[in-house]
Amino acid sequence: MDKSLYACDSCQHKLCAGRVSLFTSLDTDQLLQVIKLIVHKEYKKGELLLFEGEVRNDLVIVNKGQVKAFRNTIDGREQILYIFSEGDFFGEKNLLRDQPSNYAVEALEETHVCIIHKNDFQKLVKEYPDIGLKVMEVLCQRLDRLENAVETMGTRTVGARVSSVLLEFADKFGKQSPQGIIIDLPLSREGIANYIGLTRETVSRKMSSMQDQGLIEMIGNKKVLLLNRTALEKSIE
Amino acid sequence: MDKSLYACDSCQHKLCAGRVSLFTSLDTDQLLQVIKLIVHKEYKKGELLLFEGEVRNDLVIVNKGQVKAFRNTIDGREQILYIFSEGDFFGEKNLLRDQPSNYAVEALEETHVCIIHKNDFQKLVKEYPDIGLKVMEVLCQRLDRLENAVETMGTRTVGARVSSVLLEFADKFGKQSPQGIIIDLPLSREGIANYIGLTRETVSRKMSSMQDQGLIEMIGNKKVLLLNRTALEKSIE
DNA sequence: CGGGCACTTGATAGTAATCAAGTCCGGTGG
DNA sequence: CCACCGGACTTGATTACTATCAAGTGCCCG
Repeated sequence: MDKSLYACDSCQHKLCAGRVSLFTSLDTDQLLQVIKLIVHKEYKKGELLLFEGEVRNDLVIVNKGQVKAFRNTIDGREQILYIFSEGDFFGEKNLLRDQPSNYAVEALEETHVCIIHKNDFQKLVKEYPDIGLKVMEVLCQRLDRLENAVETMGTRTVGARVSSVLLEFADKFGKQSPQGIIIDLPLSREGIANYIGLTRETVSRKMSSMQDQGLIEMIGNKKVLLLNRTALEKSIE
Repeated sequence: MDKSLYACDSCQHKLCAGRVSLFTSLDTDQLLQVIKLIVHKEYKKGELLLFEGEVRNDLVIVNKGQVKAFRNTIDGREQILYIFSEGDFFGEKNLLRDQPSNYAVEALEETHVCIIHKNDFQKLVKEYPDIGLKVMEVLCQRLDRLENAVETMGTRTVGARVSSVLLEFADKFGKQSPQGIIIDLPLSREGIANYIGLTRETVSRKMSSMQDQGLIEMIGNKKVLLLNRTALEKSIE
C-alpha cells in the first residue's frame, strides 16, 4: 500500500473522503462538497488529539496513522478502550449533544485527521440519510467490540485474554504470509496490558510461553507471526 | 407506581408506546399508528426471549419487567452484559442487517414486551427521523456503559468493582429514602458476580465488609440500603 | 560504540478462586 | 400457625495465580 496516496496534501484535491466508509454512498460531486467542509490537521506520535473530559463540537476522522482512546482509571492504570486507524472516527457523541469526552485520544504514530464541524455533519446527515445509517452501523460494531472486551476482561485466565487480543489484532492489522499471519502490533507490551487489564510483565510472560508452545513467533517487539490460528483459538478454551 | 397501568391489556387502547423514549417525539395520532404495528408478548421469569446466535428481524421493547442479556463464555461462566428494564429495547442491530445475536436474553421476572418488525421500524425511522436519532442516542449511552464496564473489569481491586455496580444500580433502580438510597437489586449475588466477572463468594464477602464499614445495609437479599453514597464513591479510589 | 528504553525473567507476597460447611429465608404443606 | 424443605447466601480454610518488586538482557538509534 502506498501511504503517500493518503497524505493530506493529496486529500485536498483527490477524494480522500471517499476512502472513509462513512461517505461511500456519495458520488464524486457530493464528495467534493463534503471535502469543502473538512479541516485537516496533523499530529506527531505522542500528541493528544483530545483530552479526557474535553467538550468538542466536531467529528474527527482518522485519515492516516493510528491513535489510541484511553482513560486514566482511579487506581492509576491507563485503560485503553479503542485503537482507531485509517477510516475510523471519533466524537460521534457530539452530534447529539455537547458532552465531555469519556476518553483521551493520543497519536500512536504520525497521524493525519479530517475534522468536520458538528453542524456541517448534521446537515450532511439530513441531506444524505445513508450517512446516518453508516454512523449507526459503526456504533453497532463498536458495541460488538466492547461486548467482546467485557467478556474477555471478565475471563479469569490470562491466556484467554492475550489470545483474544492477538486474534483481534490479527483481524484488524494482520497480513497473510506463507508462514502465517503477520501482525503489526499497534501497541507496546505495556499498551497491550492496558488494553486487557493486565501488567506488562504478565503479557510478556504469556507471549513467551505461547512462543514456546509454537503458537506464535515474535519478530522484534513490533511484530508477531501467528503460526497456528486455530490452535490459538482453541487454547482459549 | 401502579403497574397495572402498564399492562399489555391497556397497551392496546392507551398509549403505552408513548412511555418509551424512542417515541417521545410523536403525537397521539402518530402513536396510534405505531401501536398498530406492534405485537405484544409476555414471558415468565426464567424464560428466554432470545437465544445467543439467533437471527431475528425485529426490535423488542421492554414494556414491563426486567431482562438480562448475557453470553456463555468459553471458560464456562455467564457474562451478563446488560439489564434491560421498562422502556429499554434490544435487537437494534437487526435494523441494519440480519446478524446473529451476540447474547441471549432472559426474563428476570414476569415481563411484557412490544415487538415491532424491522421493516415497519425502518419505515418509521424514514418517516420520523427523530426516532433514528433516539436510537443513536441510546446506542451512545450503551457505549458509555460498556466503556465504564471495561474500565471496571480491568480494575484490580474487588472493592472498586462491587462499588461501581452498586452505584450503577443506585442510579438506575434506587429510590431515595430518609436513611439513604434503597436499591432493588435486579440480580442475585451470583448474577452480580456474573455482571462484574467475580465469583458469588467474593461478592458476598465484599458486601458483608461494606456493611461492616457502615457503607451499606443489606435488607434481605433483594434490597440494599446505600447509607453513604459519597463514602462509597471515595472507597473506590 | 554507547546509552537508554522496552522487554524479559526471577522471587515473593497478596488476593481471589476454589472447595467445603454451615446458616438464613421464603415458601409449602400439614 | 407451625414445621419442614430447598435454594440462596455466608463464612472459613486452602490453593493457585498474578501483581509487585527487582535484576538483568537485548535492541534500536544516535
